[in-house]
This record gives sequence, C-alpha cells and structure tokens, in this order.
Amino acid sequence: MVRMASNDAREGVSFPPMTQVAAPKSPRRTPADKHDERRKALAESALRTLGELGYARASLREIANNSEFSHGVVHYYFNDKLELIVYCVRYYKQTCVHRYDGVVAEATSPDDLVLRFGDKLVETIVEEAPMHRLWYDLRSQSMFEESLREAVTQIDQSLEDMIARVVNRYAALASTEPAIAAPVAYGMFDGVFQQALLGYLNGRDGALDDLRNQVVGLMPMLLAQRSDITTSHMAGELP
Amino acid sequence: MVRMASNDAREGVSFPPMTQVAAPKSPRRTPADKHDERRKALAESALRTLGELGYARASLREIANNSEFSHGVVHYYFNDKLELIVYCVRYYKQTCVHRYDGVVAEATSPDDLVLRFGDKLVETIVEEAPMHRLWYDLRSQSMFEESLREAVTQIDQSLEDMIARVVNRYAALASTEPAIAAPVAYGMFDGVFQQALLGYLNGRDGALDDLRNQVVGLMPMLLAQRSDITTSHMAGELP
DNA sequence: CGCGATTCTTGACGAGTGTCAAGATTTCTC
DNA sequence: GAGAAATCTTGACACTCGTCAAGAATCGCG
Repeated sequence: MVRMASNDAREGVSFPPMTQVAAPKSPRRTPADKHDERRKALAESALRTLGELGYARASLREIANNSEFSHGVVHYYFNDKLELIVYCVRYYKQTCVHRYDGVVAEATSPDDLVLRFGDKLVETIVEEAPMHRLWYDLRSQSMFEESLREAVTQIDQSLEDMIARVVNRYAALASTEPAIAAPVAYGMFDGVFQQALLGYLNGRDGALDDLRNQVVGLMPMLLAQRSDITTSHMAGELP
Repeated sequence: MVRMASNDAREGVSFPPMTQVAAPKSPRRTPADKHDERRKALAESALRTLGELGYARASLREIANNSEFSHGVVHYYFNDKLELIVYCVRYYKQTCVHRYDGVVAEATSPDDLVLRFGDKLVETIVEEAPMHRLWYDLRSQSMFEESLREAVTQIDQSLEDMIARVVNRYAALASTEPAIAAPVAYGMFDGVFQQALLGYLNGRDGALDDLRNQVVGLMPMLLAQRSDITTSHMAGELP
C-alpha cells in the first residue's frame, strides 16, 4: 500500500524535542517515523533555498536541486507546496524560539542582560539573515494568503513570548516590573530588528552597531520607573 | 517614430505635485506628458491589483484586466514588470508620506497630538490596509531582490522623516526634546503598526483599539524627562 | 535469496508567466 | 480629410511552475 503523503502534516504537528522518541521495544529505529526524518531533512534543504530566494521564487525544483533528492519526492512527503512551506516554517520556529534562553539564564545584572541581548540580536542577524528575511517574507505573504495565517500567528505569538521572557527577566533583575505589555515590547523590538536587518542586507555600515546601541537605549524604557529617587544605578544587587 | 518605452523611468522620477505643470505657451495639454498621465493611471490600476494579490501573484495580465487597458500596453509605458512596480511604489509613497501633516499642524497640546496620531494610524489601517500590506510585501521582497532596494530605502527614509516630524512636534508641544533618535522611533512605531495590521487582517477584535492605546502609552516614553539634562536630539527637520 | 512494500526518479501535462512584434485603431497635424 | 505619428490590441514565443503517474531502485523481512 502506498502511504498517503503526510497524513497528519496539515495541523498540529508536534516535533519531538530534537531527540527522537524512544519506543519501548525498538531501541534503534522506529520503522514508520523514518518518514519524519526525511521530512525534516527535506525541510532543512527547503529552508536553505527559501532563505536564499524567498517564498515566491523558490520553486520545488530548485528546492530539490539544492537537496539530495529529486523534485518529485516532495509530493511523496508533502501534499503540496504550501504544506511543505508551513512545515518548514514551523520547523524553523522550533529552533529559534529559544535563542535568548541562554541570555535569560546567564545574565547577572540588568545591564549585563541588555548587553548579552544586544549581542545576541546582532549575532543572529549576521549568522541567520536568510532565515530572518524568509520569516518577514512569509509574514507578509500571510497578509495575502489566508492559508498561511494560522502558522504565522502561532509563530508570532511564540516570538512575543520569547521577548516577554527577556523583558520579564530584565525587570526581575532590576527589582521592578515591566512598564509595557508584551505585545508592545515585541512590536518595538521586531520593528528595530527589521530595520537593522534591512540595513545589514543593504550593506549599510553601522547597522549592527546601531542595533546594539538602540537596545541599550530602549530596554530601560520598558521598566516601570521606581518611585524611589534611585534612578541612576540599580545594577548589581542580585547575586 | 515609436517612442521608447519610459525613457526616464528607471531612476529619479519626480512626480509633479498632483497638478500638472503649466507649460508657458501651451495652457491646455502638454503633448508629450500625456504619457505620464497614462503611466499614473496604469500605476493606480496596478496598485489596486497589487494591494489585492501582492507582489508575487499580481501578474501583468491581471493588472491589465483590472484596468481599462489590455495586457500588452504595459510594455508600451514600462520597460518591464519591475519598472512598473518601482514606479507604483514611488507613486504610492508620494501620496502617503504626508498623511500626518495635518496631525502635526493642528495639534494643540501633547495629549491632543497623541490622540490625533493614534486615530490617524487606526484610520489608515481601516481605509488602506491593502496598500500597507503591499508596502510590507515589497520591503520584504527587497531583502531578496536587489533591484528593489534603492526605492525601498528611499521610501523607508521618508517614512522615518514623517515619524520624526510627528515626534518633534510632540516634543515641542511638551516643551522638551525627543529622548530617542528618529530611526528608533520609526522602527518602534513601524513594528507596532505592523502587528496591528496583522491583527486587523486576521480579524482579531480589539487590534485597532490596542494600537490606539499602545500609541498613548508609547509616546510619552519618547520624551526626555524634564529634570534630565538634555542628552540627545533627533535628526530631522521641522516643517 | 526472493518477494513485497517502500522510496525515489523520470518524464510528461496543462496552466500561467513576462516579453515582444506585427498589425489595428485612435489621435493629431497640416 | 489625408497622412503620419501615437497609442492600443492581439496573438504568439519561450519558459517556468505545481502536480502527478508510471516505472525503477532500494529496503526489510521471511
């Protein structure tokens, strides 16, 4: 019997957390989820091509050419192009949504967190610019193509949560509370990040330094002003 | 002689300010710039289709179908599709870059300006959502297609200037100075605006009210605290 | 090994694309 | 109104796209 392509891929895919699920009696390879491995491999190839060409210009043939497979195999693992795209986006989200967890975990003071956060933002622009422009491309496409909206909304939400964790930790380190809601903080950072990415792709010198400085200037604004007079140095009181 | 299609359209088009230039000796119609009228008419049709379908899916045939012309006429007025797109984007920019000039001119107090600004932002989402999503689409495409970058950068700059005028006026009404530079302010507002647009297109209730409230909460943060020593000043000119 | 199920390749089809050229139509000028 | 210049229509071209089906290759298990 020919397996129906991607019987469960359209909605509610839950990627196992990087390590494959250990089936009780088959310690080596589960026979049926080699399918999923291939899907992931295909998704990674596709993401490379998508990041290079964008959503509209990345054809299935080009995606397959940049992979180890031929162009027909896509329809063996995915029903159509859109399902592949959505799968890719969800797969990508999984890998990037915890990018700042280290920053949150390791920061020792508010200023330290700000610096680490800024560095990480700059680093991800340098190292993953194609992925980021793909994300902005897809989010824009979702404004036209309704079938993309659900996935995009979910990812946007988890990015907002990601930013919220950073801001909350920042406020905790400063012994105060965030002054603005998570959606606003996310919108703000997303906006300046997008500008920095545009500047970086345009080859504008200083785009990355500007981003770093902007984060330094912006973060303190997100905190509720302490009613105390001590506004200058509230750093270095937590271990 | 057949006129070469759009001999001067690639760069540096300067749209006459809505009213056609009155040639000294020919008070009625200049014979040669009927060409430009047609180009504008075509651009308006194209913008309608582009706002509906987006950059990638709007074909020249579809653009022509939604206009009074046939599909071949495009290459009579434009060299290729990209030139049409760039022309459209520049044309659109001209009409939207002064959207908040009235807000700047009529505001009587800082709070009044904030309210007017927020209302105007909401209004333009409701009335021109297709144009805005097209702009975000094109800006994302410019991250992949280098031939779009120059036009996009120019438009982004004039949007930044537009925001700078609002913020500067706001600060002046509050008898203080902006606390953040123009690129940051633009990035911030662009980010929250984009989120609001996404929410609006997704049919999320409250997306527009949220935007209004976010503006009210955000604007005061852009001002230097009165007691502070003036530290930074924004680039950008007051009207 | 051998056979059946799975996986992959190849080639084709129809639809849609940007582009262009040749001719029809309109507009303008004398 | 005739002729020339301009504008516009039509139809075709070469190409790419997503999709799919038929068969080849591979794998797994007896």
